[in-house]
Amino acid sequence: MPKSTESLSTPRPGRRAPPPRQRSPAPPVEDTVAEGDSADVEARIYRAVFDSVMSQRLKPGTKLPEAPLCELFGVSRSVARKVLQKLAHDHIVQLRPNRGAIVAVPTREETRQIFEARRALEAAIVRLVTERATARDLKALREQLREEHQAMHRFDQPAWARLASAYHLRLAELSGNPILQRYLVEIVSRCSLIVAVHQPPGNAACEHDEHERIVDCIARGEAEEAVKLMDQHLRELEEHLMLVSPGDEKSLAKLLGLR
Amino acid sequence: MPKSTESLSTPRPGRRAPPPRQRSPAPPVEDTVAEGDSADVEARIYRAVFDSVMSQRLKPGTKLPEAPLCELFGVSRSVARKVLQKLAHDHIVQLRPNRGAIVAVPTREETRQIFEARRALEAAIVRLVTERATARDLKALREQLREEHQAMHRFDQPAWARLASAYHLRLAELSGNPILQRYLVEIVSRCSLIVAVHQPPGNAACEHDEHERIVDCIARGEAEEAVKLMDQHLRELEEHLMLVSPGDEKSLAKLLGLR
DNA sequence: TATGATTGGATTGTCGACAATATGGCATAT
DNA sequence: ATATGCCATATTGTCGACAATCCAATCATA
Repeated sequence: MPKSTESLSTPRPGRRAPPPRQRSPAPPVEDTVAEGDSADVEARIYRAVFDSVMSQRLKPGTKLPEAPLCELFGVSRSVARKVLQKLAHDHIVQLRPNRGAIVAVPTREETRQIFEARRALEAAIVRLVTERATARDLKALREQLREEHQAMHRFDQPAWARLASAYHLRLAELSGNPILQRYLVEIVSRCSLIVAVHQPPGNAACEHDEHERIVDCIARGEAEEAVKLMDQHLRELEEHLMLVSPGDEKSLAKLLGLR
Repeated sequence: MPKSTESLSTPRPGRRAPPPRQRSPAPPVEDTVAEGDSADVEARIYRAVFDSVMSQRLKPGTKLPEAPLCELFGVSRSVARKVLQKLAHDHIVQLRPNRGAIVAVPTREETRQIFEARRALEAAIVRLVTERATARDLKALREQLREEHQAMHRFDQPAWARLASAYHLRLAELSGNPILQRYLVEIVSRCSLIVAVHQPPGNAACEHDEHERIVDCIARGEAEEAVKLMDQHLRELEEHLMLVSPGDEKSLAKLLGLR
């Protein structure tokens, strides 16, 4: 065996890409799990972290060292760093100079700003969806809502959390505006981090059938009413989180007024 | 004088940072132009490109090879690439695999999306500003407007373009929401690229005193009226650009329906 | 025993070098 | 003379290695 070079991968080395570095020697054969190009690998790593955040598997503050990422995905530090940069730009992770990356931990003030921005974005999205969504779109949306309901009643909290976000993301998609959609994806992922912070007791916002009522308004073409409902919905969510909040951190640094 | 360390820059290689790589040997003394940390250099490069785009010095489609950037700022390709990644994330440059970076060239469809998103963002921003801006803020804003007017009447088009954008950016700042502000910065910079594309004949949107009228409404606390004016203002701007537009490109790729 | 400095290990930041790809020029054939 | 295929050059993508920094455990000292 080749010294210890990769021996320790991480969980299990299994040997993922020993020296498959050269591109010419083996074009047709795939070393292992690599089924796509390098760009695909980057996307895979990004999605892995992103999905883990959305599923609450990765908690805010969790360290994301480069070495483990490299071994997990069989890539070199260059690509791992590139992905971390992208995640940092999307405010999913926080890059601390010389101290590595951690999953971003939203502060109380950021929470306020995030929800404020979210209300503005979703209001615009709802208006666009009202004038653009087809009957077919709304039908698919309602089906998705059914799944959400089922997950809620089954107390399947992870699935519920994912589907509840999916509803908002689907609306953004139906808006037909990729830019607003991208902004909302960022915002929703940050909200996922927020609930992960303020939810130590495992309390999940109940969320009645507000999602359904909003769809109803959209279907009826009542844009402003839908906007109003969405605004209320988001305000309730924020308020709920703020109440449960452990009063932010007494990080001492803030108590002293510096930083 | 100390060798050629900074000689210069670009046009000629001359040898810029021979071995001034070590950090320890000279902590107090600065090799040359580097006055700050490495992060500052990255910010400098970013700002250089960003400002050039906002000032229409860099036209859409202009190639941004890594080597020139490296020599211009005396950095290695690593940091140049990092900055290009960031610029790409902000949609200011476009990164084409194996083909390098170019200043982004917005398509007609993107233009529509950008302005749609911009109207939504600025509406939200105007509402926030109306309820938060102090008299002092508005006074400073009006002074800035005066400069804008002067530049316009002097036919100083570069300065006028910069100040017109600055007005919108200042509003975003006054909204008190860094997230919305960041989004608007991105949008406005992309709008700058759009006007650079659609403005070969040197035609500048006249822009009456719409900016002033919006401030007036804000000062009077008439949020919805201000929103309405802003919306009109942006629609006029978009329409103006679309009219002047050279009918997009007949890029052949699109004529064939692919891509 | 507690406080402070010091040193060793681990992690990150940066660079140079090599491989792969794209671009432009040149020769050749029709 | 134009078009097609090939080759040389330039540029980008990726990796490995070194230096700098940070973190934690150890040790000295009051």
